[in-house]
Amino acid sequence: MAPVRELTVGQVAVRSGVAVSALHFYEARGLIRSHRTSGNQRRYSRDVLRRVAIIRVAQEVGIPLAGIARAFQSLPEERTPTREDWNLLSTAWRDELDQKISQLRKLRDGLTDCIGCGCMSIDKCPLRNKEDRLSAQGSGARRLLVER
Amino acid sequence: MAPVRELTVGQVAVRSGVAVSALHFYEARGLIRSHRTSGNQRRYSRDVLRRVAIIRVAQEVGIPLAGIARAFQSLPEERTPTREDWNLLSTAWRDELDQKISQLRKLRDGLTDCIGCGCMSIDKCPLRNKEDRLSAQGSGARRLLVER
DNA sequence: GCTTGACCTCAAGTTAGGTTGAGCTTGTAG
DNA sequence: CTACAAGCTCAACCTAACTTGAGGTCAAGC
Repeated sequence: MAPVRELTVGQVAVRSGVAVSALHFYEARGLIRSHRTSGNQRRYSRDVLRRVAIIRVAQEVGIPLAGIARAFQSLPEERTPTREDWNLLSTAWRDELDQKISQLRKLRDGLTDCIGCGCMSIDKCPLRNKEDRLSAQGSGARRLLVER
Repeated sequence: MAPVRELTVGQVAVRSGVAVSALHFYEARGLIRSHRTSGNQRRYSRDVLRRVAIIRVAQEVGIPLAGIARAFQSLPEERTPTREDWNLLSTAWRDELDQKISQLRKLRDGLTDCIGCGCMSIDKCPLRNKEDRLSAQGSGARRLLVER
């Protein structure tokens, strides 16, 4: 009773809600893997669905593909990830996610609350401080005053 | 004692931590405003710092510039925004931010918890369901099965 | 009064994350 | 056995969000 059939790229597209071209793209970026049939067509094991689901959610909250790929490197290459494997990935992201959650909360609440600072004194503003923390942690190529 | 001096683009760049070119860019996108000196140089009022701070934070959590611009349209054009003005903006975003916060929490916690679903039954997986909600709400140009 | 650094505009280039299209192959249903 | 939907590759195109560069102006110090 063929229990775990492999999926074609089209099936994965339908079930995951992303375009075939995007799946090709994710594969090129090393986010998902497939093997090929004798006729050179991709076949996916079912855990690809979970991977794709995680990719979409992570992207939605602002994690770039490169970051997702990095996180996925903690997953095993040649067997279906276990509970423990996903667990590891989760904890690898925990700090980053906690950070983002608190940013969001501050944006949601602080946007109102922060007004207390008058925002003429931007240096003491919680929003501003949050910003500092961000740039300090160096998420983007922030070049404030490079000498030239 | 010249209380509220206007800022040059360079000063805004240093104080806000974004490049001059980015400030030009935000201005072109209608996110910030300046007036010009007789010599055609930009001058900013201090509330631009708050705007830029909010732009950066909002971007960091995945809100595109166009969305920020839309939100900013609730702010008054020709006077410094008051507590009430910022308040409005905040509530305009509240739902979206609440959504994102819960997504993040599910990614952080669910990534571990969700394992219970075995994820072979992807349809019942909380992650997957979250995804469905997203695509249903139509955040991106998701075209699953357009007829062609 | 001239030099130097901060500004200005406008066009072109860059990275991320995909989509679209052409041209060719596979596999399945009648 | 043949049609035709689904796949494949590769190159080109697209939007967002900026940066870089060329070529020219403005203003503050010596």
